[in-house]
Amino acid sequence: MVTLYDVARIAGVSTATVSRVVHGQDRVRESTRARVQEVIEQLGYIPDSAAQSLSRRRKDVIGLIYVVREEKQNDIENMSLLYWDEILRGVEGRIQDDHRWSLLITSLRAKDERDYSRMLSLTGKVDGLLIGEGTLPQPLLDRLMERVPMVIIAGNPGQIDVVKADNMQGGTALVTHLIEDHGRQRLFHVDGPPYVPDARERRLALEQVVKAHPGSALIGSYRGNFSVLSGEEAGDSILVTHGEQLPDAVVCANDQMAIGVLQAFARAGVRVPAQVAVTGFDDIYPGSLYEPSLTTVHQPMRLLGDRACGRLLDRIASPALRPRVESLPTELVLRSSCGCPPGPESRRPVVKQPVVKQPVVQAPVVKQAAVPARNPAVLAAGQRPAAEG
Amino acid sequence: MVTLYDVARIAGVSTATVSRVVHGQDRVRESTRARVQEVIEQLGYIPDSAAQSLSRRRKDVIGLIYVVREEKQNDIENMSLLYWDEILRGVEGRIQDDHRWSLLITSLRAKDERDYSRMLSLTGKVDGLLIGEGTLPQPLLDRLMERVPMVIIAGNPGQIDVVKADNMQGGTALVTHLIEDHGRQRLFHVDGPPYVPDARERRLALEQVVKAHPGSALIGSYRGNFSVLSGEEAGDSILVTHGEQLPDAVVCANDQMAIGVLQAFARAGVRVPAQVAVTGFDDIYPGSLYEPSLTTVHQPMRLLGDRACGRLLDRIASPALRPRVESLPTELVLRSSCGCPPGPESRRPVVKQPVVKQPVVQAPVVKQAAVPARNPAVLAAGQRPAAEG
DNA sequence: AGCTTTAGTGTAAGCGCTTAGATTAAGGAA
DNA sequence: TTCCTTAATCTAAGCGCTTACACTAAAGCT
Repeated sequence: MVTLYDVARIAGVSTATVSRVVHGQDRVRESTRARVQEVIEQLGYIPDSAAQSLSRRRKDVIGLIYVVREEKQNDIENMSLLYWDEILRGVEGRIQDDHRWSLLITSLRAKDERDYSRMLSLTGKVDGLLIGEGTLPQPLLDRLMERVPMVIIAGNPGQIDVVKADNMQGGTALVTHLIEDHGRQRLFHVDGPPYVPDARERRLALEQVVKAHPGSALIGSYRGNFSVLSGEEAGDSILVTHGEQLPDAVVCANDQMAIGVLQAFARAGVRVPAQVAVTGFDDIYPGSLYEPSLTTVHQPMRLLGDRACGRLLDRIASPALRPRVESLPTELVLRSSCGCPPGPESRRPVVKQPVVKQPVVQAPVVKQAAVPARNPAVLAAGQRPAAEG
Repeated sequence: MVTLYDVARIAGVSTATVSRVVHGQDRVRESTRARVQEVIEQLGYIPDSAAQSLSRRRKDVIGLIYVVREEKQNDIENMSLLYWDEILRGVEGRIQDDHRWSLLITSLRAKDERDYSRMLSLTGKVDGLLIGEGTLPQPLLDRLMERVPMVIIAGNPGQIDVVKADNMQGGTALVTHLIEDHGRQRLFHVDGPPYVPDARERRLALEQVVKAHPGSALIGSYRGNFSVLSGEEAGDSILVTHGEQLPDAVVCANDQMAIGVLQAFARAGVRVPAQVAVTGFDDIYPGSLYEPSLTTVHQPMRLLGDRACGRLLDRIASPALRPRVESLPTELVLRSSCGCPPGPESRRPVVKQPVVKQPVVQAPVVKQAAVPARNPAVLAAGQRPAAEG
């Protein structure tokens, strides 16, 4: 292994000089630089990152941790990972820009206590941590936080940086569309796990819109776990409990469950959207392929990764930054499962401002949850869904 | 930051003792161990990985590099990444098992020379490298190889470890099925980029089977680049050049292009499989969702990642290992785009032995390319495709 | 000429850990 | 008691780099 000392010796300079040449910012006489550079190339010298890290007390590595809820064998279950793959890509893209950093990734089985010590020791390998979903227990988060800067993706606001999608806005727009444009009044909700912040916010949006529309009602709900399978179970259960009079629409907390519902309904011969509308959330890729194609709310997943990473980098640079929540705008994606006519899909941004940032206050996101002014102009003329029912 | 010295001082022992307690294998008196352990916990001491790496000359990190061919805006283009996501998951799973390791990932824009120096410097951060696709120029590979152990995923056999899918077997089984079971004789090939080993092998398989079946013929081919878009172009071009008499089947080198072809055909009102069969390769998830669902060859992508990683770990442990090629079995996935009846899909393993390993010899994979004995018994009775045409 | 800058370079002290080898303690054997 | 073994622990030399500080030489001022 070629070390800095070898280079210094052969080039006839001190290690300090070689180090300066390698980093290129200190002043070194041009002739010296050239000579050293030549030796470096000739020897193929590459600095050892461990030694560098130790010496500069910085590792130039950020860690990405995401929690996989269950390890299903089911092929289709892989879809739940689509979400993380996209976020990963966003993070990665950001890292590339600032190319001295690298990215360490680790997935965690949910609730596996043994993994917690892995996380703690990860802390010794990185300068900052990006954590997917605020699903980890608070004490663990606290312990992590006192060691390295961290940013949470899609988690609960608190004394910590969070980057998330604006579930309230998206959910509000979606349900409003269902009620106002399609006249779907009797809604059934397929919920996510109780401890997942995204799920909570989406349900809240649904409830608020229903409350704001006299005549509409939430006629039931089913608690799923974000998997396709649990969506199928939800679908089956709806058929049992509301078989003789189906809901007007089934609003699911994510796309996977919506797909499950769609499958259950298809098996039972229930026609979507004619008999019942079905909607998802997230806009994972396969949703557009289904028949009927899935109406959903687009989460800017890549952007989520990009922003979270950017924020983390900022925070590593200046640890004193006050924690804040960054809510990224979502888009309503109208396809056919809600009753919109098939054809080129239409997308409506549901937030006007490019990005909403809010300082942390004890009461979280709710304050910005007012029903947004609807903006029908964004729909291309031919696409304007006719009111039904 | 709490260091080993702090622990040693407070526990009243030497750093050596603390180190032994942390690593738990040397003999330390039970009472001492307990005392030290207590201090460690109380102080929340976590070893600094940089210092550890420097001292033991091992980083316990492996790097995964994959090359993304182009950065398309196209949503659908994300599909090309599905492949790497799966491999990543396999690698990750393997890493988890052996949990002292962590995984550094880096994507590379193809042919961006500047990225090459990034790769070289990555070399200073890891103990071993997993490289996706043998798309990198040989001189670069050589330089990398002389620094760290590495394993190539889906690359060309050479003086280096390679883990790949058995394209010959899978391709052979697929084309044989088309010709023998469906009587599709006039085949059109949609090829991948010339420098991609997987594409080369798949074409070779096609050519060999055609040669082995008098009456069948390769009536044309189109060179795509593995993207959906290039598949569409291929489809359009087929309509132009073979519009009045379509091929019996279009055999595509991967699923994305097959989907592109399907889309082009759908636009033109060409019915698949009635007028022409279309097949893919890889078995990426969305293929099963299309109408008609895509007949393809399943690559065990996760397993690919798992095995490659395992091999790398072995090689890091014993660098003297002779390089070898590991070819993983593929499965023929019969869905409806080839003419098989719709319904629960059928899968046939196309290799008998669980895993074929072969030492490197100058002439690569070809030697095992004999057409495998077909095994109709694997098909469920009701699924047995009737010969057509 | 003598003094102060400034540019360029070198010296050497860490960074936090591991580990070979030295040292000490504790038994056992003679 | 003395010597030898073995177990437990300590000392200190690295690992390869960065960087504060020291130093020298040359140039610019009075």
